Amino acid sequence: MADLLSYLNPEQRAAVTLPDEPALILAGAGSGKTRVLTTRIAWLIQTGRINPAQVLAVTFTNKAAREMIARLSALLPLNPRGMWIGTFHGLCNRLLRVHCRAAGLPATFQILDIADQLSALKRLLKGLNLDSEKYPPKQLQNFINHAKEEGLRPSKMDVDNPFNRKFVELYEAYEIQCQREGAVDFAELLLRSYELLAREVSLREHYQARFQHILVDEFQDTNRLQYQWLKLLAGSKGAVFAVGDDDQSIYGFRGANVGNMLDFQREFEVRNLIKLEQNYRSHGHILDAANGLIANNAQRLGKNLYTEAGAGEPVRVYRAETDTREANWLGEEIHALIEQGGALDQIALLYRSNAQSRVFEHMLVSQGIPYRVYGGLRFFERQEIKHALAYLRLLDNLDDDTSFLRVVNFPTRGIGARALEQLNDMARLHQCSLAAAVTYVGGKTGANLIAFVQFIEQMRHATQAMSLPEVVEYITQTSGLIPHYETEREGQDRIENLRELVNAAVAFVAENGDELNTPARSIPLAPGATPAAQLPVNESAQISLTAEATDGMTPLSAFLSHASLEAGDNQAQTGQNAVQLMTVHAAKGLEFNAVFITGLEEGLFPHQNSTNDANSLEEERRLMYVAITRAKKRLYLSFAESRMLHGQTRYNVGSRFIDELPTEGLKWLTSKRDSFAQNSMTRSRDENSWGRNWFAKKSTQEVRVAPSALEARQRTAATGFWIGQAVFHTKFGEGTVAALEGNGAEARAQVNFSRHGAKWLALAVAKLQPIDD
DNA sequence: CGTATAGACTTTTTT
DNA sequence: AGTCTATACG
Repeated sequence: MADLLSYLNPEQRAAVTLPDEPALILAGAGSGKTRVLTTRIAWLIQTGRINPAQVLAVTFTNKAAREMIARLSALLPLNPRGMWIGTFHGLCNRLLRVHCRAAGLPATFQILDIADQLSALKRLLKGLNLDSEKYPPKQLQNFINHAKEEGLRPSKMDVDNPFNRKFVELYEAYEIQCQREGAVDFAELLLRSYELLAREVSLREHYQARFQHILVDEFQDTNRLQYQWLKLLAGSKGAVFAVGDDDQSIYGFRGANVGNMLDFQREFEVRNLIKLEQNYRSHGHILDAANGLIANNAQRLGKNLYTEAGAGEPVRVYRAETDTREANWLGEEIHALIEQGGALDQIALLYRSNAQSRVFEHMLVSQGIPYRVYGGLRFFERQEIKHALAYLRLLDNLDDDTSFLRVVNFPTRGIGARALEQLNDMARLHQCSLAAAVTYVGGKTGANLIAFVQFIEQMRHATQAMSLPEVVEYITQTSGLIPHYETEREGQDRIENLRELVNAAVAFVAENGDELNTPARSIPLAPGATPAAQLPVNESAQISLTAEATDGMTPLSAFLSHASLEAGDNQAQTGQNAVQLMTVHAAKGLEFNAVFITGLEEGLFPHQNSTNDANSLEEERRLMYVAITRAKKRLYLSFAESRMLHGQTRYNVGSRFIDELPTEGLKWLTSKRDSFAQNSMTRSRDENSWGRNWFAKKSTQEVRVAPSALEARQRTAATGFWIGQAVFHTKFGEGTVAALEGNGAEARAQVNFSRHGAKWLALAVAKLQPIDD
């Protein structure tokens, strides 16, 4: 036990060894938050206060959950799978799977991600013949998700104005549709399990008794419903150990409610409040900047970071005339850092919005600096993956209309819009799923539809005895997806991804194999046989003390849940030997030796939309605080006085956030000019179209300019190719390199082929031959 | 049914 | 500017 605590500072130790009562730990950036959380769990177990099965720990991301499990395994010789450690959604899914009947859900319920939800809503509107101009699906989606996050069902909602009433009606219709299809969206996972616990007294008491200790990570990011869920699960005696940092609350825009921290203190009568203020990450000047900035926020619980690492280097500030110059300066600075022996993956370029990455990418390519951009499409969000998953879902649950529609005609089977319209009518008429309605459609169309359902049935039978990876492999082939992509020009990448999906299944089975039943599926349900809505809701739930993450699920169901709940890693990892590019939001929780915070301009950061409202401005400031505290040794701030944005050159002044930093620790690399405080009103030029065009042309031309000898060498070192180079490909013939990205095994080049157009090629795979001329 | 073109949109995003 | 989406056309 002494070992466990010996690496902790007094505050951390105090937090870890708190009595069995509600506690709030205000953990500043870099103060050892995860260490405290994991050590607390280990300490509770090691001192015999609880056994592992009584632990419930909640995080927001799968990555955080994985990290917690990994660190716990290092501290304790036990299997952490028996513990309930996971994301809110993951744990709710687990709860609902175990108690699906009590929750009124079919065992094979499918999880809708935001894209699935949106298409379900579009389908709903279409079916009701409603104008999607008048009722924008996105708006409806927000409305529904908001309502659910407030714990509101349609019956409990205000219908004072006609517009609202329509939305409530649609919300209700959507619920009925989801229930019929056995579909559950993200917010529903939470609300459903909340209602389950609220309604089923014995179930609730069981879990309350079991989870004597509930630990919550990133508490400042919880929304109303998550807070209520915790409160319900904790009951009157539960010791909730909440760790968070109000200064790092940057997800208010998607429902996170910092107010939960105050509510928690009040409603749980928190007597144990501990602040972790010693920072183990950054040097002094960086922390001074962070502290000085965040002191400008009025709504804070109050906290001041300190370090014993010394003042370190000053914070460097750079003013550029244009965004291109800002980027070029970055390039020079990065080269200097590399020469000083800095690792590439320890350099981060941060920006407020994704659109800003373009200029940097352009520069990094032309300078031959390897880089990696985070954000964008993730693995399980790719269309080919979603198609494959849709087939898999149909094996599990033919009533899943979202999946049915997604693949009924992909690859094409002569089932067009008209056929689906008829099918839709029949389904509505008979109150059943699309798959169950195929027999009601007559003629050739009906025959096609029946053939599709039979095709799925056939695949279901064929895969009966297969292992999960075999099923996935079988489906990608037999469904026609891979053959289809083989004929498509750009299909090679997609086929690669489908193969990767098989690998993902292999990995999934390897990780969860012990808890999974084999074969991949149990007895299938006939289409439309048991409408979930008619299942008895009050059936007393079976309680399992050893419920695992995949308990009660077939490997296929578990894998599908996994795919929905974990879209694939998108956060930066070290060891990639490339400069890391990401938004400030994406950088939360990470740290780098050198950090560049770019685009620090009024209107960009803080963002235009946030400058008029005090609360949003404070959130922007917290965002800046998060950005600053990512840096360990060196921090750069930069801004550009003119910037291409949305096809227009915009002129900006430096961000007010620069003015809010203590001047002692700042080192201006340029003259200080045009700051927000000095003359925010005087600068407001407009650009005529002439200037714009000239500017735009110039910057596009730059890409194609032949590289200088020095630059060419750097590029060759990174990828072996340079932009503008003539190349030969055995299949596509002659072409010119138009762009390069990544490095090593991941390096890709965009080549304009004279006969086959532009293509992205992986350099490790495609055998490109340089042509000397 | 697939392709072409016009039109909308552009802060941040996990589950 | 650039990208994705809806719709019209062959």
